[in-house]
Amino acid sequence: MNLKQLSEKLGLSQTTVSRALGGYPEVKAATRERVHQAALAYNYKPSRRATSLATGRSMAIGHVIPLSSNHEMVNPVFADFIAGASEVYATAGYDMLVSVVSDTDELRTYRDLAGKGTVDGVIVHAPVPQDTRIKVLHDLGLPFVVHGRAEPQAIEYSYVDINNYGAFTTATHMLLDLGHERIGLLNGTKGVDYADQRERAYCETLAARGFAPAPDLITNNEMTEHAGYDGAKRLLSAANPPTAFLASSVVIALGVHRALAELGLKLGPDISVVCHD
Amino acid sequence: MNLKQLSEKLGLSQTTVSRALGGYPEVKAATRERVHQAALAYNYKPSRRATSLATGRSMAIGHVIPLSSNHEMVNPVFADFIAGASEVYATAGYDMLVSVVSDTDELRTYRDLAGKGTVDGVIVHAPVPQDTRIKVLHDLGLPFVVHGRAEPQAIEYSYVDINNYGAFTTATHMLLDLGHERIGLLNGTKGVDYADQRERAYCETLAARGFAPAPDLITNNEMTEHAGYDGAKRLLSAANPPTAFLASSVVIALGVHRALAELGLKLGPDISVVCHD
DNA sequence: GGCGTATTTGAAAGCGCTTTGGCAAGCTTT
DNA sequence: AAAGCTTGCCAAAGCGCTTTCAAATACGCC
Repeated sequence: MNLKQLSEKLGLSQTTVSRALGGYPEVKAATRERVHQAALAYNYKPSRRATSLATGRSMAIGHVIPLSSNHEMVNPVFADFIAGASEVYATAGYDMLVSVVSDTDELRTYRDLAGKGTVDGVIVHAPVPQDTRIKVLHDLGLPFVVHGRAEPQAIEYSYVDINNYGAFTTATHMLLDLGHERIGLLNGTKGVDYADQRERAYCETLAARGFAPAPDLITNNEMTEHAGYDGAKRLLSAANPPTAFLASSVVIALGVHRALAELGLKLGPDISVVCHD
Repeated sequence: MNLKQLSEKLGLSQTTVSRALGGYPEVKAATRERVHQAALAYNYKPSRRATSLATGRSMAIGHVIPLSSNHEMVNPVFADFIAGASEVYATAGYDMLVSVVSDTDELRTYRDLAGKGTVDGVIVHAPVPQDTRIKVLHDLGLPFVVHGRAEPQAIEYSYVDINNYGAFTTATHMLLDLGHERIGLLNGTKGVDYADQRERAYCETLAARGFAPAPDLITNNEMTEHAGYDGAKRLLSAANPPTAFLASSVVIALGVHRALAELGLKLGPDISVVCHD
């Protein structure tokens, strides 16, 4: 059933039916109601293909996920983000287009999406400092929002991010309040914005409370279970080990957990762990 | 740049340009070449919106992911499946539409996709036995492929699945060959096709080799680390514990690993673990 | 009663592509 | 040399909507 057929059934013009369904005001309430009933009865749904062409909007948001950030995809936080985005899109009538690509193909994918007009905008995932994608997208005129931050950038851009600095300031304070003086920070890769923010929060909070941050208590690594295990084990086996850990993700904390078990330490009595996600 | 503009630049009709780019034979080789060059030079890409409307195909495949299978999304295998699908789609000129929905919304989503014609077909994820989605999709006339199996079904359907029976037959043989006589099977939820296939393979192989399958050596649970941990710990603490495990997924095996560490058992010398994924 | 103003509805022109149905020129065939 | 094929190109219709512009009807007021 298409618009023409529906309008013929109703004895109305396509214009009126389209307007009634689109919620435009210049339709008599009774007519609108009649149209809605008929649409429901015949299960009429405007063709997305036609609507897109006519309006020039594709009603879809693209998520281009570089393969290099593969562990991203199995990251629970990432999964939640995708699920949440999908839900929001759905209620707004948008679709979610995802494209996981090898890093070399990423820019080409953006060019394609922009050229073909498959999406109205994209979300930039796993940004790195000075991310070059920003400029490309800006030049392409493809609207985008960065999930995270990509500082520094010559171009202004929109982003959505959590308050990394705030969270780690709070967490550090909390451990200090519990009496811990040697706190290990199991962080993500250096140079990535969120990791840097977190380290800054950690160091500045320690300093503010009169403790000198010990560089040997900080590890930088990928956000994997293994990294957490390694980092915790290394710090705990060193001289003057930490009494608490600040883990940058739940997967890292899992590694810590394993390390503790192996070293015969009890989580809680022997050592405190605060984990962010 | 659209088709009309490009054809004017070239002094050709839209028809010819479209055909040249589409690879149709009734275009002189020289002309085709000229068109391709120009398309490249002006960075012309046919609008997906217009092409879709004209051809009646949307060039997109939908992946509807029920929220209930949320752990699916963080499942590495699932992530790999999505990544692989995306890659294949890309090379075939298709887009991947994903929509993660609450279970109650799933059927409505299918109806929407079919009605609006946003996708040309869908992949059914996380099928359950007698999955009702099959019939709905069939009735909607929306082409679909099931990732896994949904037996029994009145309707014939296409699916893509791994050889669960074969894999677990091989694995069981392997452990028996190593001399293990008591093998624990840490399996997925009972009733789900792959889990049933695996259990059948395990039992039948044991029987074929002259061992009576012990029901107390089989656990059925979700595919989580915790389930693996629980299952392994329970089986190992029982009288006459298994000397080997067959884990239905890598996450389950992680739990086994943790249980072993906690019980002071060494993976390899003390106990064998074969893990499927 | 007639005029101005709202209120409703419609006809038709796009949106940017594909594809059908011709048409003209160049080649064969008889 | 006439008739029939190919070959290479084009004009125009159509995909199913939205939206502009215009028209018809209803209403309020002097």
